[in-house]
Amino acid sequence: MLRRVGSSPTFRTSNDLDAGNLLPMSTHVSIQEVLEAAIVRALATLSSNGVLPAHVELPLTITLERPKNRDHGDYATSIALALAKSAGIAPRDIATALQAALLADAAVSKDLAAVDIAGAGFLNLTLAKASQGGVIASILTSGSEFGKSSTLAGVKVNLEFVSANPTGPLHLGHTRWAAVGDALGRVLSAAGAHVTREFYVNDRGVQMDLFGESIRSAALGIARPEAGYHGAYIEDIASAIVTTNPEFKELPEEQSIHAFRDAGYAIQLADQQRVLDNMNTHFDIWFSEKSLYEDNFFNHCLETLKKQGHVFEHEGAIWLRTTDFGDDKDRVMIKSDGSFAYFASDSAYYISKRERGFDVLIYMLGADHHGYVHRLKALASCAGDDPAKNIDILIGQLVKILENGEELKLSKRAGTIITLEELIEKVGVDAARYTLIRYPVDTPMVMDVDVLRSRTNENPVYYVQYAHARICGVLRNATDLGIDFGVDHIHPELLEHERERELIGALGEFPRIVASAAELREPHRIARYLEELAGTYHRFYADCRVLPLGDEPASELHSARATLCKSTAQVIANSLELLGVSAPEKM
RNA sequence: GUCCCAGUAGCUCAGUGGAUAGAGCGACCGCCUCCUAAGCGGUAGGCCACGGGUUCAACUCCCGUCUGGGACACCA
Repeated sequence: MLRRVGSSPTFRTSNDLDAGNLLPMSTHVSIQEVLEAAIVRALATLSSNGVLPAHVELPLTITLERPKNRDHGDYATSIALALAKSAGIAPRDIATALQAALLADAAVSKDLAAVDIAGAGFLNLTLAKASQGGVIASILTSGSEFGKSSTLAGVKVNLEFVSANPTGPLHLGHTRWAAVGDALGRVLSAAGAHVTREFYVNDRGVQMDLFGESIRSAALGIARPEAGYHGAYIEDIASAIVTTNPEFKELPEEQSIHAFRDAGYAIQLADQQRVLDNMNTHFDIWFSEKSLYEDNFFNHCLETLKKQGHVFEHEGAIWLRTTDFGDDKDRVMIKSDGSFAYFASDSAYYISKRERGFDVLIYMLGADHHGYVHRLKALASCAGDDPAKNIDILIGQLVKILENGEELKLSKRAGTIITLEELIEKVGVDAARYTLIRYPVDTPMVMDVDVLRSRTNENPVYYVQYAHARICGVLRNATDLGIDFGVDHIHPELLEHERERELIGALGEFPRIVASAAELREPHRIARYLEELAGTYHRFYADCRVLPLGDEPASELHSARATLCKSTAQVIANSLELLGVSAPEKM
């Protein structure tokens, strides 16, 4: 993969000047980065000594790949293939020259056991054994910081997710974002971004009034409004309110509805907060829609938008001309009767986020809201922003839940689809979170309750947690046996078994996985990596005895392997932390 | 009608333009007198929906077709 000279990373902003303060963590330069720099130097050498014609544009950075096939070394690059055409030279000839330049580079030649040319012109690098230990040292010294990066340093991100109406319990439609959104927040933070997690509360409008009316009807024992809320939870809320405020029943109808509405809202919101908290999902800001209309804030937003020239009046209503930016129709903000359309809130909320200093606004929406994508991007344009840079909309497909082979649809309590809380009661927080996170959000998914309760390979969360618990067990035994392990016992030259090489290689990939998960907004990559890493560990464990057998005396190899185990446990724990899933020491 | 998403092993799904396309399940065959068998190994199973194009190189990018799912409001 080439990165062009002038192309600035998408998410950098002018705030970068402060970035230095945010990055005290890992200053360790990995062997991979050292080699990548060496290849760039080698290319420059080839250019200056005439092997490559002067007109060939050289990449300023390159990214080494990790070959799937171990016969292809520890790292590989196809740079010779990529440059062959513009250079007018056979790729294998470029590769040969590159090979010579690398081996002549004193800065890296000692790290390389072999530089091979393969296939059409791939350059395969095999590390010297002693040079593989760097990543282990780095993991052990960085600890829980290992994997963090500065790829998004200085970027202020507003991450909005869940944003359920406070008129009922959180249900299956919210669970995916509750897990994925929280994980994405963790991943973005690990990449150095300054993340604010926000829950938008729709606390005004017709739905709220219907909610109040429904509760009051339940309290009075009269029929609920047709379009109102019919779940059994309404009864619970009503009786809770009547217990503390019996007088609400006696108020005139409108006041009574409002009283029940406001009290019910407080109860329901608190309930949502409790459930999310139990799910290990946390928010920094609970943003009230109502507040957008307080203190003249909405008018201020309208003025701001007017200055950009896309606001107009038509048939007594105030519109935003979103069709200027690709929306399929213009959007009403203030209806002809003077009331606010929903888009008024969307607009003001957008302005609010930007004025609070966020560079990137991430919206996580359900598939049923995908029609919002165009209008939100157009809104960003209408506000004078660059939608490609300032706004990022993720659409999550639906989740189905299966039990005993049948789809669960109804929740007894909510009278709607199954609630988030019921899901957690069934499978537990770890299994629920992990499963929801491990799939890309743009594909529909099915959660099978029976699988999530099973303790086998088909339940990835246990597979991964088991690897961690297994290592912890080994390390406990190592300690009991008086085996030393840690930074002073890495002994990379002793770790020459194929399984050991694989494991070390997998550990070294972690920082790059985190960075790409952050840039692509795809936390599922962490889970997939984790499964890969756990599998690699289990295979290592099966083939490489860590602790002495019977009366066998302890050797440096035992220490080295225990140290490798310790660093693996650290990376597994760091990965699980990014997903908000626990890393048990015993299972 | 317009727009969005998907189509990869029998099933559920990974796969950020690279070499021989992967995992789990299901099927079949194996591995615990010793560190957690919630584990490991092996066999079988593929026209990466179809047709063009771009590229040294396409499951991956572009265009089109087919099939499946979803969305369209002066509702919230």
